[in-house]
Amino acid sequence: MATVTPQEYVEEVLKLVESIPEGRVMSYGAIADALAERSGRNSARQVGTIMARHGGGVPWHRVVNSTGRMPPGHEQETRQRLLSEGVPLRGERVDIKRASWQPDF
DNA sequence: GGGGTGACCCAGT
DNA sequence: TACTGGGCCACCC
Repeated sequence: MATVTPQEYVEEVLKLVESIPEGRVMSYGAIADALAERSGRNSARQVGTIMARHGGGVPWHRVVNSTGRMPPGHEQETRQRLLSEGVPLRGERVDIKRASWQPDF
């Protein structure tokens, strides 16, 4: 089992978020799931916390929850950025079905 | 050590 | 579509 340190897990999360292509998004759960193999962890909630605390240096606006809703307090900013990147939106939320992306190993 | 909190998720109603 | 309840797990008193 991989068993990475908390710091390394943060690194992995941020790295993965950076790899999300323009015009696409990933949910917190998808990120947790994608990293589960190499990290030994799998908690969408923890990914959310990591983004809130350490997401400043990555395209965090490409990360939304599974219903396509955006983080509280950043809805406007997020919506703007996604719109200018060509991410499909349905009203005030992301069309997660069309925009979801996930890394291929 | 114990309890509250949160940029979550899913199934059920 | 909205709300509820249970599960989840690191962080902060």
